[in-house]
Parts: sequence; structure tokens; C-alpha cells
Amino acid sequence: MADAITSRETDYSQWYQDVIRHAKLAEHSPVRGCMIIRPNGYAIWENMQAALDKMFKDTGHQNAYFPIFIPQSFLAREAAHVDGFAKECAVVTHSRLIVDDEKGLIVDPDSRLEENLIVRPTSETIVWDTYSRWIQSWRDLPILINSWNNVVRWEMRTRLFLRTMEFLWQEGHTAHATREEAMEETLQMLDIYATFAEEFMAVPVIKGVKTASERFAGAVETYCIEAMMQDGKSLQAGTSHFLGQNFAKAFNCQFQNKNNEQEYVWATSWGVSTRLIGALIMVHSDDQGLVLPPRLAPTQVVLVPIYRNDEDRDRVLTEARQIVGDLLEAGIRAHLDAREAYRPGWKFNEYEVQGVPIRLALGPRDLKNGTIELARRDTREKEGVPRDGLTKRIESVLFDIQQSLFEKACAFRDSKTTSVDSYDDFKTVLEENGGFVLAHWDGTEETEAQIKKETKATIRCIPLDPIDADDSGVDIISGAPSAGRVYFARSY
RNA sequence: CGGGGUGUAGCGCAGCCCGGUUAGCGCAUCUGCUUUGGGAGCAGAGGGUCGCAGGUUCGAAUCCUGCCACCCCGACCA
Repeated sequence: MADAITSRETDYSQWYQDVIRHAKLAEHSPVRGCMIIRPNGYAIWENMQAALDKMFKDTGHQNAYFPIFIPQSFLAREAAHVDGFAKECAVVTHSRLIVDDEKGLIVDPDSRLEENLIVRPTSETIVWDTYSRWIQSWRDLPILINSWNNVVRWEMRTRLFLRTMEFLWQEGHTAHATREEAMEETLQMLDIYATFAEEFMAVPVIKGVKTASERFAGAVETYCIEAMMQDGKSLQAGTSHFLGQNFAKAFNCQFQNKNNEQEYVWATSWGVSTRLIGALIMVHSDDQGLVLPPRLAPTQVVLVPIYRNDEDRDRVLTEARQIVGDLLEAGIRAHLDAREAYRPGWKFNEYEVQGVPIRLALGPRDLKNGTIELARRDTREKEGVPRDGLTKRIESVLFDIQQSLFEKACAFRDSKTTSVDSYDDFKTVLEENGGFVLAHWDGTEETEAQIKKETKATIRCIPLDPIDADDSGVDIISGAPSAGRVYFARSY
């Protein structure tokens, strides 16, 4: 490779972009802030979708599709929602172009729409307009719907996968008869996200609730999972919102309960996006390129054949096809790279950069010895293993890689988590180690804002799981009583 | 949107300050031969609106003006 991957130490941000480019995950589009997701990147997304979709279905959700265009008037219905999204909406005002003799192709002034259309930044408004027509009785509830789609938020500053103007995601929208049931749903989906992050992505996450200032526009409570990146910054990896009756009221969505009374419907919404791919990259990858956890890797095992002459070639390829066939049979995503145009060494590097968990190399020497070379991407170790029982061995190594990536990420996260009891320590830790800083907070927006202004760290969440046996303490700034420590961090 | 940086072949860059023939280099690409257990060697070949638009000049990649894009740092966010 002419251009190497910048090391994480040299320039983390550049490293991130280099990994994406070298692994052929995505590239910038001609339109600022948008992204072309290449096959390697999209395949990861498809694996994420498959796993999540199954989890959604297993908990009774169905997929549906709502349109990309939302009448401008809809957005205005819920006050907090407008505040949150108004300043980042793409607005469609005209419906056609015409060729002008002087100016060329121009917007046809005669095609002005009667009402502007908003390209959805999220679908709450169109969904709740719809639900208001679907729901009359308690018998119509709950409604448990998820939607896989794309949304647009006109961002000032973008980064591939982490923040783009258009992104792919899923948004769940549920309607319930009671507050309790909606809250239960909110937390259930948060758990699903946490499970997905830890078991599929091998990314440990903190489950928590957002403070008012970080809350979703229109939510009563926003729950989140937060993950620690290798540069010590936190990333919000998923959110689940308890919307209360805010949208039901805005869209007049009521149902008749068992007592023959009209009542507003209780709501939730929850989502994860292609941002997860950014998290995946930033948690596991190294200076050699992408590192993928086996459960999400589009290719789990690649076999590179090695030979000198036609005779060796035939023998090696015959054996290689047998091996890959066995692996596929066992449900392992295996690939035989028999391309003649590239040499083995070149392929080794290619798959390393692309993060394939296991690479096998098979040559004449192995045929003679009944062995095969197995190299694992995460540790970059390679060893000769017996041909006999290879499939079982690979299953076990894949399992081990998945496990070991998670443990490594946990250990890193722990090394980047520090409890402090004074503002001085807070600032020192943030500067010297970064990561999560656990500190007592008095629950006021004033101290939160002051810390953000002075240190750029925000409250990532108030953890759901208790941190200390003894939760009492005092705010590091005001000295006022605190109910427990919260997670502070600089974040993406 | 403010501050800083960059834009020259697919990628990475030199040339620009100090204007002057056919705009170079590495990698990649194509052809041929030899090769193949960690990014092969040799020989030959192709590929350029020098980000865009104006201007200055006999002459602009180079100087001037405006614009655009990307990256980094801030303000806003999944």
C-alpha cells in the first residue's frame, strides 16, 4: 500500500478515516455530509439489521413503512419536538425543474407546493397522525411497530458513520394503554440494544437515563446506551424514549378505556443507526485496520491458497474447496479467495485491513503435513493447526475471538472509568486519561452547564445500575447533596 | 457559521514563495515474460478541465478576486 493507515496515536481522527477508506466501508458523496456506503460497510449493516430485526420480532414487533415526506404543519404540532428539529430540516418546496434558455436547468417557479414537505428527521409526527386514526379502543392497543428507513438531519459538521446528513436506522414506535406498559416497553428495548451491543458488537455499554438537556425533543425520558471509544470519548450508541402522552396529545390520539373513558395513548420510540458501524470501528480496530467481531463480520473465515505450479495448484484448490465447503455447511461465513491476479502476501494484507476474523492459508507444505495455517485478526497470531477437526477448531476460535474482543473492550472501558470527588480531580482526570468520569451531581442544570462550558464534558447518563453501595455524596461544584454518581465524558 | 489547514492522474505527494518549452515522482492500472508460505521483479504502455469562475500578463498550477469542497478545532446533534 502506498498510503499507510495513520496510527491512532498520531491522529485518531485521521486513523478513523483511514480505516474506513482502506477497509472500503464508505466514502464521501458529492453532496457535503452524505455518505456512500460501500458493499463492505453495507454488509455489516445488513448483519446488524438481521440480528436486531429478529430481536424485535421475537418481542412482538412488526415492521411497517412510513413515508419520507412529512407535511410541514405536522412538525409544528408538538412544541418541544419543533424546537429540537426545526433548525436541521431539509424542506421540499417545489416539484419540478425546467430548462431556461439563459440559466439552464432551474427550479420551475410555477411548481411551488401548496404546503412545504419536510424530509423526515424522524417519524414521530407522521406516525402519531396515523395512530390517531388507527386507535379508538383499548382493544386496538398495544401497537408495536418498527420501521427500517433513512432520515435526514441538516448537520453542520459530519463524520462518516458517526454523523451524516442522511443516515440509515430503525425507529420503533409503540402505543400503549398505560404508563406502566409504555415504560416497560421503553426499558425492554433499551435492554435489547444493550444485549445487541455486547453480544453481537462485543461493545460494552452503560445503560442510563439522559438529563433534561440531553433528552430527545418531545420525550418525557430518554434512555440510552453509552460506549467508550479508544480515544476516551463516549458515543451514544442507541436511545429508547418514553414519550408519555406528549405526541398523543399533539395528535389527539385517544382511546376508550375499559371504564368507558377517553384517555390519551402512552407512547415510546427507540432507534439505532448506521452510527453503530462507527462505534464498531472505534472500539475494536487497530493500526493495521479494521477488526470485526465474528458475529457481525460479513466474512468470518477466508482461505488463501498457496502454490507454485499447476500440479500444486490443483491439489491445493481441491483441498481448499473441501475445507470451505465444510465450513459453509457448518453455518460459518467462509470464503475461498482463488483469484490468480493477486499473490498470497497481498491477500493477507487485504483481509487484515478489512478485519476478517480468521485467515487460513493452505499450501503444499500443509498438504504434506495434514495441517493448515490459522491466523486470527484480533491478536494477529498465527499457528499451524491439524486439518482434522478443523471446522470444530474454527467454531471455537470464532467464539473465542468474539469473547476476547468483548473482554478487551471491557478492560479498556474500565481503565477509562474514574471516580472523582472534587472538581480539580475531575478536570485532571479528564485531561490526563479522558474516558468516563464518575462524579456526584446535584441534579441542577446550572452545574451541568458550567461543567460543559468549562471542560467540554457532558453528563452522558445517569446510570440505571448503581455504581456504589453507598450512593450518597455531594456535588463536586455546588456541594449540594447528590443522589448518586453520574457518568461524565467528552463525547461524539 | 467563526478560527486554522488542504485542494495538481484512482490514491499519496513535489512543483507555487521568485510566472517562461512537452507539469513531474511513488503506488495503483494495462501488456508481456519470470514469479507465488506476509503487499513480487524486469521491460514497455495508458492516464491530467493543476477544485471552479473571473481577472492581471506576450505567457498562469504559480500572482489577484470571488466561490466551492474536504479535514482539524469551536457553537448544534443519533
